[in-house]
Amino acid sequence: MNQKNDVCRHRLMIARDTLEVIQGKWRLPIIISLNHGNKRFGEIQRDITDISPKMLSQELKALETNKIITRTLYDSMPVTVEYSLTPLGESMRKLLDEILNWGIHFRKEILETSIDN
Amino acid sequence: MNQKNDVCRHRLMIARDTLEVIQGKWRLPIIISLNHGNKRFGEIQRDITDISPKMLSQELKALETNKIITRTLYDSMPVTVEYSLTPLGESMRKLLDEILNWGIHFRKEILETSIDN
DNA sequence: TATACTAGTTACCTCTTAGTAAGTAGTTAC
DNA sequence: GTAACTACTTACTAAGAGGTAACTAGTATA
Repeated sequence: MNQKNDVCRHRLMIARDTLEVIQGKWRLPIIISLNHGNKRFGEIQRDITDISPKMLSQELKALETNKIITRTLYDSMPVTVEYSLTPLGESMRKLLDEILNWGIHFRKEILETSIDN
Repeated sequence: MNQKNDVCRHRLMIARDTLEVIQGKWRLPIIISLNHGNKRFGEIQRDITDISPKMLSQELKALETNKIITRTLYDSMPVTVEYSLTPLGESMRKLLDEILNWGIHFRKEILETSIDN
């Protein structure tokens, strides 16, 4: 039974790497938004309606240091900034799909089993 | 461009359902641990070495109310309690796999690209 | 009688996360 | 000159997530 347990503990360690990147209220929403195309600061804000500029700015920086997204400044007037997924960010697509798939499944299950509400 | 944006916003709403269930430091680790077989309180604690009994108890309750896990009490001596995944909890297997897959990919990328450290 | 096992609970404290509101800077249009 | 657009930043505050340590309860063993 010790070998089985080592496999479990190893997986728990790997999961922590992923969790450190996606943990928090806003990181996955930002990644999902950018998964639908490169976007400017204001466009992301309009997708995620209840995020404040402070949190968006802060989380974009965190995702940039984790090499998930890239910031590109365009010298237009007024200045525009475009955010896009890096290849590493794009490699999360399957993970995002599973989050969405399970979310749909979860909602269906919850609605089916609860006659109340 | 409005249709594309509506799809994006809809996905963001679905993602929130999933995030509400898995958000936090300990929920996914607990689910991963139980994905490797039914376990007792103490066994989960031994898998996730740095979780405190308070947090484990608290998060197990949250997962139970979300119908992800089940608590079964055995009237042995001393009393033992077994936690197991519900069908809904088991339906997260694909999602867990993607979290692990991406964690492995992320670690490989980080080690490859950073010559420092 | 004291220790150990099971599975937790409780009180208190700290630290991080997130929210609010206002301000900044550069350019353009009225 | 004033408002509006871009993309933020800053300071202050509130909430809650999580950590620590000690305690509970029931049974069994030395």
